[in-house]
Amino acid sequence: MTQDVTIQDHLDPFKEISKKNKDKKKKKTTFEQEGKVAKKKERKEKDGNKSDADKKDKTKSKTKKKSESSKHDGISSSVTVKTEPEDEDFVSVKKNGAKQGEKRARQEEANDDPAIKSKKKKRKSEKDKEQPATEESEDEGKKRIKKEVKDEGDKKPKKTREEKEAAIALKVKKKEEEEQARWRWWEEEKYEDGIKWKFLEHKGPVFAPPYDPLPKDVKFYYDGKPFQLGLQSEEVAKFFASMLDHEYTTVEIFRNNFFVDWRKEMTLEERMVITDLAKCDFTEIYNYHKVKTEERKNRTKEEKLKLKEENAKLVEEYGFCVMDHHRERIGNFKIEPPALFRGRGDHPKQGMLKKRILPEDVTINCSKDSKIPVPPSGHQWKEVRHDPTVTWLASWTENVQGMVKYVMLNANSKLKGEKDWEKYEVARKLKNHVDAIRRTYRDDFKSKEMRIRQRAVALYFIDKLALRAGNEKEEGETADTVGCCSLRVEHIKLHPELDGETHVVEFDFLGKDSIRYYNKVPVEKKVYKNLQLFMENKQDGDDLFDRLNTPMLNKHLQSLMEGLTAKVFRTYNASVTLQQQLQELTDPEDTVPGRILSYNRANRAVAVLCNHQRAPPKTFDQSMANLRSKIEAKKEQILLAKKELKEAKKEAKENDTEKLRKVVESKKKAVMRGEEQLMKLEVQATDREENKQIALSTSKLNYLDPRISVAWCKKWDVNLEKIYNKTYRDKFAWAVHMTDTDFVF
DNA sequence: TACTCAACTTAGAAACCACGTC
DNA sequence: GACGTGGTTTCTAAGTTGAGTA
Repeated sequence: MTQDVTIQDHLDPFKEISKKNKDKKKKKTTFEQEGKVAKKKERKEKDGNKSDADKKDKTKSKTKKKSESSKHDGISSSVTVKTEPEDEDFVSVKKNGAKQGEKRARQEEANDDPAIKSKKKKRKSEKDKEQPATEESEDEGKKRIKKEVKDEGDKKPKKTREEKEAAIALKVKKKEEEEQARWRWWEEEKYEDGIKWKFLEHKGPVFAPPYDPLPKDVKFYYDGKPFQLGLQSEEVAKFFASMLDHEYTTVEIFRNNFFVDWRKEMTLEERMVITDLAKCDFTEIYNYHKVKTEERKNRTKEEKLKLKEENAKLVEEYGFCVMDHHRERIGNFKIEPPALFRGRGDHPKQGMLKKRILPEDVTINCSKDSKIPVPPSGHQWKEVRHDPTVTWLASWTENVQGMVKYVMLNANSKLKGEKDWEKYEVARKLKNHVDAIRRTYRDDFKSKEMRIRQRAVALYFIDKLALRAGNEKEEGETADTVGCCSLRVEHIKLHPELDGETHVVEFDFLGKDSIRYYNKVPVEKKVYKNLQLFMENKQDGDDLFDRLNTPMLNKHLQSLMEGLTAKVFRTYNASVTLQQQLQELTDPEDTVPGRILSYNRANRAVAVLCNHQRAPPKTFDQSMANLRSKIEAKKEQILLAKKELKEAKKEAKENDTEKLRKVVESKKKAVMRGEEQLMKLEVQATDREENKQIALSTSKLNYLDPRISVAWCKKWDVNLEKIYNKTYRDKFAWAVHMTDTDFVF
């Protein structure tokens, strides 16, 4: 329950300064703010001009995503709600993130980890075999044995020992070859500043295949009558038709944008006829698309193999480049095909036509002395450049947002790896400065200058909550999302007291990719007071930090530590959290699977801290339903076991023999076991529910210093493959090779 | 100093694929 | 062999940052 607590001004020394400063600052404020305030006014006016209905619509569509993600807010310790009981130091948030649901963690990580999962399954089936009588009813037992016998008969002929050994040897050989071919760039000297390569040769990007027209019998209908579209407009119609089962095509902005752009592709005659999207019937095109998708899925083994080979050939030819005598994999050598733009959240440009890119749109970057890529016949490149200060191989400008797109190297390349290593080194360096930086911004909470106070509070949030910097965005060009510096008054609520905590800030905003950030955080009193001050005389749509932007913040950070920017705090706090959690959770007595569980729990703590979410899996509801029916079955089983226990007790009372006493004991155990299993299932259900929206991979790939993981694996004798799949091992090869057990972030 | 743009990293969704179960 | 499930890979949108320019 929220209580209104009046803060006694006379007891608050901060208020004194604030009062004094406020008057002084007011004049300055008007001056300094002019630019930003003007913008805000514009926004307000815009908002003001909008009708209430418009506003409602906007809120509705904005909250649509919110309501989806908050469906589970009712569940205690929902993952989207991060609480922090104490504000003593900066560890608390991270600790809390990790400790959310101590009980659930082991179980839940087991759900995440395939190795553990299969082991669990294995353990379970072994257990089942050992104790069928206690685990299942007589009937079930019979069925199971019958099935096992049948399965035994159905089993395919097993591989011989020799075959198995040969397969393993082949795998080992392949691994060794790969290892030998690996460019150990981390053992070489770095190039002078700014130079990325000395020699670069590649074959240019692969273009999207030409449009494959619809068969004659697949018709588009307008106003109930078949209408023959020209190739150009048919292609765009097909983009829309093949998305009919996607939510996008029900969204008004998407439909409108599509229709406007589609009409641009039409002939005059087509444009004269097709004037209303609601009268367009794409069903036949949609069905045709579905059939084609099915056909693709149902290809024979031979067809699949042939395609695989063709693809491998393409990768072999275009998927690699030669950089300084080494063959490096290209990350995205295929040019993005034409499509309808799928902006995320309430993106004002969703549905617009992303046009086909031709060689004439593409700039090539390579060495002067390399074999210059040959454009497809009849075409030419927009430009051929030889710029060794950039990492891209080709680039083009897309038409929807006017942004430059690049062809770049794969994450396992030298260029990416070196940058990654550097990133973690900067974050490690922050470790030595962070105490002083925290002291500085705490001092700045009391600064006479408003802009310094705002900077201090923003930095406090970036450090404590791992918020993104939050650049300013052009209104109407992208979805309305914010980061720290761009927070608006409407995004926070101040609670003097909430759920037994004082000075609580409730955050609720859409961050990158329109992912909702919702968190209730108790903050230091000075932060709270400052926020009150920042919000004074402002309206919902006004900037919370009206005298701060990201360049200003980063400039300040540079003065505190070379190379320091806002995003370094995210890397730093994520890696520190992982290290702390591993230290806390790893039990020397644990088995290897137990240790892996600890690792995954630590990883999860970081994902929660960084607010890495995902859309619930499509099969989520079904798998939850299955789990729930398992729970129901277990409950019934317990009831039955209890009934049997009661009867056994009665019988033993009437006729007290050793045999009957044993029966009672075994029935008791059965009840207890059943209850334990039920509890586990229930915990598992809660876990799955809460894990529904958590994405672990993003932090693993981008925020956690891989050396922490490698060192941990080596120290605790855990196979690295249990933590990192091949992609990760390749990307972090530098860390794998240079890290020993004693590495400390 | 504000603004724009290029270059890069970070991000989730979707497609793909391998494996287990029925 | 069909199907479901979940991990991996691919795709591309959406951020951050720094440099150049007016």
